[in-house]
Amino acid sequence: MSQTVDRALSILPLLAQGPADLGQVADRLGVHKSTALRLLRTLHDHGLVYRQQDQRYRLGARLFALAQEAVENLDVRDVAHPHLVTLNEQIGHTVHLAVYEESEVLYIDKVESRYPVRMYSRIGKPVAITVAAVAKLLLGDLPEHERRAIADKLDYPMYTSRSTPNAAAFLKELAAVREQGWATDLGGHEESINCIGAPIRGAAGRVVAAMSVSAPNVVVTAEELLTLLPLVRRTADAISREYSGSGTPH
Amino acid sequence: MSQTVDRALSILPLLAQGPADLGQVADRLGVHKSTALRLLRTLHDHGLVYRQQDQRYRLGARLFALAQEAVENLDVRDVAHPHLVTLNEQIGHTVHLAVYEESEVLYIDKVESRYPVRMYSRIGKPVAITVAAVAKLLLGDLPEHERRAIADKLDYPMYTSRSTPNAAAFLKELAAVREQGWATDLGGHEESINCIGAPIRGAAGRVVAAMSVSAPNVVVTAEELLTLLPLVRRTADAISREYSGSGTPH
DNA sequence: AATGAGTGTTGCACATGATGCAACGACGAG
DNA sequence: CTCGTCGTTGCATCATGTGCAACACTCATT
Repeated sequence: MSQTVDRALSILPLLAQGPADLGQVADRLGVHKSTALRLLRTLHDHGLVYRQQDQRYRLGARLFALAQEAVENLDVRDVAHPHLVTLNEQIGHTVHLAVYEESEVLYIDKVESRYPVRMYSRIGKPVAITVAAVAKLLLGDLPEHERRAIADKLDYPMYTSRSTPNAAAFLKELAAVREQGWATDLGGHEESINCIGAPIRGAAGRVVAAMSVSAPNVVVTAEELLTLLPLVRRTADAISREYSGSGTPH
Repeated sequence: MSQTVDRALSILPLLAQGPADLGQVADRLGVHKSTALRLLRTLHDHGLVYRQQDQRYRLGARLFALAQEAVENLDVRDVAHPHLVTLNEQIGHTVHLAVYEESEVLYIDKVESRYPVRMYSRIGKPVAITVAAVAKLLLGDLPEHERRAIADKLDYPMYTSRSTPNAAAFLKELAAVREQGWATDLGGHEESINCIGAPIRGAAGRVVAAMSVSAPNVVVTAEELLTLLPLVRRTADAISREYSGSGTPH
């Protein structure tokens, strides 16, 4: 693995948190200023990093363009989006679409709730992997040894009293989810928010994405939310059919 | 400039055109396969590149996550402030920066006039939405139906004889502003104060903020103020470029 | 003016770390 | 079974990235 490139790439997440000047970058990389300068210059030449008027660096437009390309390659999103909108029109709550990649679960699409009380989430943000319904669906479909390896490596933060406490409980939950073909998160991340989710499968039957519907307690109770499960599953199945029907990507 | 990083980063736009295997990457970089392999591995470790089942590489979702995080942490104020100060140093009058949020237009930054006679305003204070130049710019960019909905809900207080009298006049004014790309408020709020404003646009071309220059009649006439318009527009454009991250090196 | 602390920048000698080579392993096709 | 293709690994060589020290610049303080 290339040290120079490794250092250069470490700058990107650092700048994503906000602009930083040369000294800060050098410090956080643990390298000399001149080294950081050369790395930043190279990133700059490629447009991934931009230098604002006060000389601080931030992420550049090129990165956004690339990100755009990257997400277009995730073509599940194209197929799913209209279905998600339709579902949102029917039930009103927030609808999410997520994928698993490289030990992370990311939201890649979202349709906002029509209700004034909304849950906080962000497209592109890694999901709370140990509790989210979509995470359980995506991880649950992995081969047994991978599931175990991932479960062992994870932390299990107790967001609430109902969060998944440890690897054993998580694996058990994954098995249950895999078996039943849907998942929930009842107050496991935020005490007052419930979630139900269903898997989206590709042509080979593998889970390629997962969708979920989230709503706060104050809008609907968990029981009421669960009555929507058949509708959510039908939507997920419709997306699966369309996605696997269209055949090969690109 | 760092050769290794340079090569690694050149892989990204290459993959943006579509997935490629190791050999193709090595060829197009003009390096040995083993070199390309190490670069790809490093990119992979950072999640910028993803390896699909057929072993070919494509752009990774992490790129998307990074870009998303960056826009969330991007503050227009940070970017704009130095430009506003520069403009103020050139022309001396009060400079404002405003955004639209939740049916209100708010001043979020201000550089005070150097002249003793100053206009009253306060950062964080809602703007007189029916007459202020910045309000016209921000509302003018909204979709047609939203503009109409807002215009209908507003009150049209007659601060002066030149205030916008009703919804119809307001919508007409918004259309004109949208068309010409700048706005004025000539004595519409306070009889003796004039204002010129220009929009600041984000990467997607949408108006994300607006800036204005204000001066009382006793200091400059409306005609004199209008001669400053090109300078104001240039400043706004410079901020737009920087905010969307597509600006100049050094 | 003079001073000093805080930046970003440049040139350079050194050795670290990236490079290409060649050999290996895995896979599929003929 | 053999050839061809592709990804992977270990290694010797030296090109490259590295830290240092000195410089240039701005800003605030005296």
